[in-house]
Amino acid sequence: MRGNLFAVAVDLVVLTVRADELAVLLVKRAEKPFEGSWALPGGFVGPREDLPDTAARELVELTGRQPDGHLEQLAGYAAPSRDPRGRVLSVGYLALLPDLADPDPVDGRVASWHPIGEANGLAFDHDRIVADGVERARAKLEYTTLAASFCPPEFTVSDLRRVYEAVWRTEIDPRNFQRKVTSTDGFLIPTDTRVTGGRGRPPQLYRRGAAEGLHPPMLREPSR
Amino acid sequence: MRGNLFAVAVDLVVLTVRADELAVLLVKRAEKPFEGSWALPGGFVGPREDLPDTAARELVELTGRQPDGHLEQLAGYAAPSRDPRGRVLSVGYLALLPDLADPDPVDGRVASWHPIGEANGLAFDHDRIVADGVERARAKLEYTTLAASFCPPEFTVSDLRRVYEAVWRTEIDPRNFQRKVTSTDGFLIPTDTRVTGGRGRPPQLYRRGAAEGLHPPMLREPSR
DNA sequence: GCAATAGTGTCTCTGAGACAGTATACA
DNA sequence: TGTATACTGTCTCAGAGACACTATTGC
Repeated sequence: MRGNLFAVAVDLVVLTVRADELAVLLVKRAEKPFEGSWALPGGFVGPREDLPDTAARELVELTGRQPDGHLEQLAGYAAPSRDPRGRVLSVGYLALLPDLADPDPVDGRVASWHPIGEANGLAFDHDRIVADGVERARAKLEYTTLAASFCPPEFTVSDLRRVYEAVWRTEIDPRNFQRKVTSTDGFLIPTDTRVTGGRGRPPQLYRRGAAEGLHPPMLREPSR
Repeated sequence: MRGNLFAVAVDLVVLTVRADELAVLLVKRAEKPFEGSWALPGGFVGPREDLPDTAARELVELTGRQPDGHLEQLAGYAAPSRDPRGRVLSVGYLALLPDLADPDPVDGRVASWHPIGEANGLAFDHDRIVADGVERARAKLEYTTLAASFCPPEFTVSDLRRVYEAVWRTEIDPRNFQRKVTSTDGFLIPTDTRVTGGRGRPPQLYRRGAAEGLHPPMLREPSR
């Protein structure tokens, strides 16, 4: 078999919405190269692992528990000079999670959330991978129900709307949004509960429905 | 640097529309494993190549000329058992081309077009990669102008409609389709020419415009 | 003339966006 | 009481789909 050999890693773009901003989980590198720089969490693919296995394992190590969010592959990155140690192909994975506390350090690695506007100057080509992940997330909110992956198991329509507003950096009319999402079959399942202690009328709590696609889609920009 | 090593290949899902059917370009394998099976054209990533370089090089070798179509990355595939010779990570690339003649054999490899309905039982995990490519193409026709990549430099509205009908396996009303695509800014640029020798009224010829996105999108399934 | 394809006009229905108005909490 | 948030109703406009009609060719 011809072809030279690569080390293969999986790098995770873990996104959440905190304080009405899209945020990405980064680790500080303790070794060369890029010592001291922020980088995407990631690791090499094990001898008997497939890519999704590695991604899921990394995510569990990072968050300390089986996450309820969404995980999908982004793309492969293999520029010859992307890692000074040699040829490394990295497969980016995109994870969408509800807002968690800052994760505990694992193996001495400290991970913390950074608003995507401040996630620049990362190690390797990770700026690019983050940008691809953010763009994928923005696009998928349009035609899927993935926004709910950013929410805890039970959430209000306003919670969901704030996810869209944070990811797209837009303002959405709460009344039209309410009508749209509650009238889309399979998007939201109402529970019997309402949230008390808030400021105004107590909102209804919903769970994720089974629908994955949005027909018709929810558009970021008006059609004209 | 930890991690075991992989050979890295690029496999091409080259699609076109022939005889009103979506077709994929396949090569017959002359060596083990999967000797005699149909497979996606592909090859290993060179020492100084990035993934898009390898994909473009393979496409030029395959078609014998610089193609005017579209080329984008699909995904990485790295199941431990996908290649009996050892660990091989393959990065799928999707190419959309106008209908060409059957390509000449290159390096003794014979490549030929197969309607996607008959492209089963391929070598390795290539069935899966083809399915991913077809689904990507189907989805992208909805919200981009990529359908024109399946057409020659100059084409009619009917040519373009037959692309949509072949890729989606649907029927589209020619009159509504005409209004939709000709009224979308930047999709089609009219030329001065008309096609003669056809059956009915001679159609206008168009070139691809600069627009890449379709707003609003063209939906496969009606909204309700 | 007829059949076939290209292209326009027009109607209806659905859904998005704007926004008035009602419901129900806390201060 | 006022203010904040949740939710409903209604209007208008744009675009999709259905389809009648005109235009221009080959036979």
